[in-house]
Amino acid sequence: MTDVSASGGRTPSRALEQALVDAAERVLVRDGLGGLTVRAVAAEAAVAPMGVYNRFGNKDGLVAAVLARGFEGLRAATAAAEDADPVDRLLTCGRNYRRFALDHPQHYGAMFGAGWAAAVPTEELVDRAGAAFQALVDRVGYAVDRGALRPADPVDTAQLIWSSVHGAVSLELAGLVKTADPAATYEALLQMLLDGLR
Amino acid sequence: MTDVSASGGRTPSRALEQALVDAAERVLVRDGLGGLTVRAVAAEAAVAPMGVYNRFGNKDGLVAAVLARGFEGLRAATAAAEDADPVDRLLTCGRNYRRFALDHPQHYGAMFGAGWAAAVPTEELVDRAGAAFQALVDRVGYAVDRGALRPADPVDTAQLIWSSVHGAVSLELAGLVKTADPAATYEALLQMLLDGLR
DNA sequence: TACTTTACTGGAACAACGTTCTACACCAGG
DNA sequence: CCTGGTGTAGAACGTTGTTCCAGTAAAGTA
Repeated sequence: MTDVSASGGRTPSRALEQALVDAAERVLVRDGLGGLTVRAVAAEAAVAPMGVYNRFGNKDGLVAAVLARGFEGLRAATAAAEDADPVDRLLTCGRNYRRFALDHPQHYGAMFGAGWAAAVPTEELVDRAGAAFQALVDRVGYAVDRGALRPADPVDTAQLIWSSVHGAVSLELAGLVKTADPAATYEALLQMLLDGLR
Repeated sequence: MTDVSASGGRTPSRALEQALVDAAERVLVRDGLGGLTVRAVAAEAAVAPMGVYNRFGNKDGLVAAVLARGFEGLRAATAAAEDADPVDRLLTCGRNYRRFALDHPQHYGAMFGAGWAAAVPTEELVDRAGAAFQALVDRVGYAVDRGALRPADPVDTAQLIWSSVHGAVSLELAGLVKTADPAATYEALLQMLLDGLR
């Protein structure tokens, strides 16, 4: 597919691939998931619509590339928590997660909202999500090793944390947080998680 | 709009409205959110596509009616928890919530997945979601009054529970639960909530 | 340098979608 | 039996994802 070493021919300009994903991200942020059309992205990138099909096969391939970037950003945000204190590290991790979602609401919504009903549950995307999850598992293991969390399977514990954090962020993006101060409610959630998993 | 007592004319057959929503639910369950088209629903109901626009204005109005039913089902499932013991009542509540989501995955996905990026954040739907949430608030209040949960604002506490439960169900529907036994992981989540909110 | 292979462009075309328009059928009141 | 508003059936418009086709330009090989 993307085998550049094929005999002869032109180098499949990787620059265009990048330009298309860049353009798709701009369109996604500007016009939302509904405005993310092949023609709009091609126009944004100043490229013929056919370029999308040459590079990504179809529209799903393009949005998969965008979502892959999103998951990488989420993994990076999660892995950026490097405090020495295990509890601080977990708190930073949770706060970075929420900040990423609030800073990239369209990305987050597409990452966890579109995959369900219909499209794009690609193997690669599940792996990308798994990589982000692994960053959390590592931080849970760090805390378990230092006695900050109960000595249970870090995967099980991380799954519980991910569920709660993802749910809180999802409801906040959906405008379904009924409390006065969502930020404070989120902090209370993190504290409750620490209490419940100690 | 739905004023039947309008002078003269034909009875604005409310039966058709019901038939269209029924058909839309069947199509949603059978073909997913992507297959939920105006033409498909009209064909399923053996009605002209224009009927959708006469009854609901546009497609969003129709799916809003479907989602309203979904939220009502979720509220009913939540409110069905009536155990005398406050902890049992909360556990039943949480289990019913998950059962509803797993029994109606397309509904649940559309209810909490589609509203974000683009469509259908209708006032009425937010109210319906609020009604379901209120059933949870009531059960939290019941537990707080009996000392089963810490004496905090029931709305705040219910929001934390809803976040965790919704997140767990969302990830499970998305196929992102990495543990061996999702049901056991969910039970562990409920137990952790009880521990963290005691 | 010249040839070949491939990437990319431009535009037309198709099916399906949401939506609107136009004509026809029904049902109450005069 | 008419007449007016309500609802229906179906054609029609614009946009979407996608494919096809012919032409252009660039990169690798000889």
